[in-house]
Amino acid sequence: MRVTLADIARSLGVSESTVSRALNDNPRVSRQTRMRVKAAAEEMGYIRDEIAKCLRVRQTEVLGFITGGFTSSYPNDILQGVETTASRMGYSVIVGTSRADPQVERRLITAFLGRKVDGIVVSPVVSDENVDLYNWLLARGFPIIFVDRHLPEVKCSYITTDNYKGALLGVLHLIDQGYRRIVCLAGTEAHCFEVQERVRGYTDALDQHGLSYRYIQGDQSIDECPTHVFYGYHYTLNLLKSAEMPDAIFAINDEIALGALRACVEAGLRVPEDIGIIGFDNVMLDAYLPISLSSIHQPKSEMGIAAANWVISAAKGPHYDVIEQLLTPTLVVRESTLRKGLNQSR
Amino acid sequence: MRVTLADIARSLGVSESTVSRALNDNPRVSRQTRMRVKAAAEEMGYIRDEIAKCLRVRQTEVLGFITGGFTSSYPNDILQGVETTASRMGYSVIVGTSRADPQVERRLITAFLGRKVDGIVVSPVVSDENVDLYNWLLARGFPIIFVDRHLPEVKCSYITTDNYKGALLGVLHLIDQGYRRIVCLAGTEAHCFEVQERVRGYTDALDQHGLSYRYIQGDQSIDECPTHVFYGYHYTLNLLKSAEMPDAIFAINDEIALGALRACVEAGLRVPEDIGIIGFDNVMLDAYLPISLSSIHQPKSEMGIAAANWVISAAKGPHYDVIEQLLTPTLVVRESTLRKGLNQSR
DNA sequence: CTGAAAGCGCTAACAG
DNA sequence: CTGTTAGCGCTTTCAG
Repeated sequence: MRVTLADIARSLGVSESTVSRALNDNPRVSRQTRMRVKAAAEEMGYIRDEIAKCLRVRQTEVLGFITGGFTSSYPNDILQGVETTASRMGYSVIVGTSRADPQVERRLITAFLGRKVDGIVVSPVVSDENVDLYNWLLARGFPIIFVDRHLPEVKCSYITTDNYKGALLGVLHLIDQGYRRIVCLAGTEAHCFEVQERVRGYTDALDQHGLSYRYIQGDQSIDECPTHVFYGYHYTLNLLKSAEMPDAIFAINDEIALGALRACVEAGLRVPEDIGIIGFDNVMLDAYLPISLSSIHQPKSEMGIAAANWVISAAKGPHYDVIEQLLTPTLVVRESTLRKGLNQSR
Repeated sequence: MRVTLADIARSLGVSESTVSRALNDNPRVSRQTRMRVKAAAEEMGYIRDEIAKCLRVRQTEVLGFITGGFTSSYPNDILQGVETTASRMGYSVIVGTSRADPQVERRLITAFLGRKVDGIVVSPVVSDENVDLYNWLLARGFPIIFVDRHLPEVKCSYITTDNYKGALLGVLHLIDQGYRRIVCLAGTEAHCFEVQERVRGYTDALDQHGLSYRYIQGDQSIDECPTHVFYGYHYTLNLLKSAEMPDAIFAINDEIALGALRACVEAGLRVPEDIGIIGFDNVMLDAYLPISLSSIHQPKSEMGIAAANWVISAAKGPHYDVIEQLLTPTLVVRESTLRKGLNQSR
């Protein structure tokens, strides 16, 4: 907070540069003075001023992380991965929430640039409003990577799950369990590429089995739904009142699935006997719900870890490769879809 | 990324300081040149180098936030509050997870100091290992505040919930519902002051009604329990096998409560008829569980907001007041404890 | 192996 | 109202 290189130098009667070198383990300083300097630094409670260092070295060793918000478990799992690896590599991470607003996202990114972050990991807002900004960053070779979702209009590195495959897996499982009238709750961001992929998986699975019933609940009324859980709850209640009631629900994420589950229970339906429910993400709590929730597992923290690693090496290297990585999802079967008994389920 | 004050100055044929002043809305510059400068800056894509600025001004406008981890919903709600207010005040927040390890916590704090954060919001690890560090910071007048929990050995500002009152409320409610053999699942950090307060609320409630049955499950075996949910699940299964089976569970947080709920359901018990369960925190999902969970509401994001506000004003002001703030918890009754019907419940 | 000096980009005193 | 100058704390040539 107070003590600087100059202080140490003075107290030891050596020059500032020697102190700097010693502290950085520069071989051009004698072992003996290095020891002396380090001891003195330790003793005086010296903490290197990274700000000053950065001004010279042009590296802050800080990463930016931007996501929609920290209210649901999924982005936090990614953040946990990012933070852990960053920390292990001597980096810090500075966070921002875009609240799904492109303007806010833009502000955050420029704020981060002003703070001279070495790179950014972002789960982008689905909008074309910042495409120019992203392209500008890319053109300058700034290390940036999308996680969880990406913008097809931007040729930027990204790491997501193979959402198509995950959805296919999930819906095929429902069919395998004898469900026939399967509805898809696409959530409040149905226009997102990754969500579309899941919807595509849904329809393809139905097609493979020649099932004609299909119902995709999109995001017409985003305003009415403050949270995903409420979305699932609300629209499921509606669906259950409709003439052609579904016998299974494929929810685009676990929060929506939870809301749907709640609605079914309230309506007096038995899960999985009367209606099956499967989610997406496989968040930790799924396994502990009173009716445990089947889901498609996404490697969330792995996503964060991989993203952090990529950004850090991109920041270090003189140049970087653009990667487009799809992690493999897996089907996790639990009570909410298992009506045939485990032995028959696959 | 590239363009500096000097560039703008050169292109406009004015001095660097004029540009700086204009950009900072210093009244000592003519309206006209201010406009010209701002236009040029905008045009050239200037982004102020906060690093360089900080080196002069000694203010980064960055806050540090440290918590155990981002895996459970509770700390994330606090972070959301911190981030939102910070952002609104033009601050950024840099995060770190201590993973309940005092050493890591110490490293994070010094890293943050090196990065010259203006203040730190921390949910401290329960340990006396860093007491000296905290006292050292306090002695230097560094803005730091504890959230969610505090260390009684350190005279540092803190914001928590009135945990005693919350627990009292919850357990009295259980008694009111006719439960008599109430167990307390204290979790893996029973030695934490705030947890102790909840335990005190538990015992006092029992005392008030002359109930002799009490059982406090502490943290003997932290190693076996990777997560809180598992803790709740695991120990509840044990309890249900014991001779003097409880008829209600007071869990120290909602994750433990969820684990307990799951265990009860698996054991074939009806909730709330056979056994009542109440948690603590009132996380968003509680209301949507298939059996919705009663809980003690903690104002989580308010906690984050208040903490961020305090730190920011402490960082700005020449001096600050130490505050010890207890937010008021409220009882939220849901299905998991309501066996008498709503009308009789209070 | 060590020291002197320059400079990163910005702001703030001090002149004019 | 505007320009000149110095300096924040550090690293890094360049000399010795």
